Amino acid sequence: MAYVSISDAEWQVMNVVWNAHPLTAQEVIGKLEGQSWAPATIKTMLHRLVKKKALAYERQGNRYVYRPCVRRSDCVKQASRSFLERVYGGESAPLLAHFLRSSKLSSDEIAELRQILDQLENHS
Amino acid sequence: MAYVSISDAEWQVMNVVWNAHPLTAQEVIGKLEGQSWAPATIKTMLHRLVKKKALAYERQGNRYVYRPCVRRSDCVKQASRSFLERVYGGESAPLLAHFLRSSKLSSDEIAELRQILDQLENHS
DNA sequence: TGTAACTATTTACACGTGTAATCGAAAGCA
DNA sequence: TGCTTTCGATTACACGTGTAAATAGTTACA
Repeated sequence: MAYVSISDAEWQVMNVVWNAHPLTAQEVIGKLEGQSWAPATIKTMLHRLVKKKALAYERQGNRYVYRPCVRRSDCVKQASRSFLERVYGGESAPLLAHFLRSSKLSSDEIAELRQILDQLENHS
Repeated sequence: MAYVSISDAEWQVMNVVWNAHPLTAQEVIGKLEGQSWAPATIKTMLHRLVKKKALAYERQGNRYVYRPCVRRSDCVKQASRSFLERVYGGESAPLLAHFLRSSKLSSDEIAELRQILDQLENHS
């Protein structure tokens, strides 16, 4: 419901926060080693995400701890829908075919997907 | 190979051109009725796409006819990869599960997807 | 209590994007 | 040949984004 539009780089930050919250700016910066971002850059993104109401913070001593304020699943859902629309013209079958073919799936994963297909068929 | 980064709105235009080329600006504008874009807006996007080398044009009398200059499949592949990375952290199985569950697929489509799974398992 | 250290807030800036209007040139009609 | 219509080209402009430095505020140590 409460959807906010998250930019490319902001997803990186959100993913970190979703994975383990609450955490401080320092911790976020720590987990994003390797992204070659200046710490200031990450702070900026935290701020913007707060302004967008994607994150909330709480004072803890002299620092803030951040926690997500929108559910990952909602953002994923929204992003997926708009991606499907934009790139595949809303047709999910080709999208699925593409990702099935282009991913190397373990046989466990394949089994699981097949199960989902079974459910879909039986259900409707 | 030759990848160009195509923006959200530009995808709309590219989709039209990929679907039926070559065509003139007027024709593109015609096919994009309903998007509530001013014709000037569409012209702008055609221009930018030419500058990006996503489209090429050719004079034909006093007007241009446009044609794609990058393959749709390449752009789809690239966009899909980066979406997978950004939103699903590179994990295709959850992505597939999501789209399977959230799409209403016909039983034909389901059958087809199951076939793809079979092929994958019989492992090439 | 003054100062160092660290954190958050403010400011910066160029580029892409969505969204067009306007200008200039060419072509067709009168 | 001059006027109108129709294109393409140029220009506009605000907002988001990637990328970060500078500044201000607060805690902790000496």
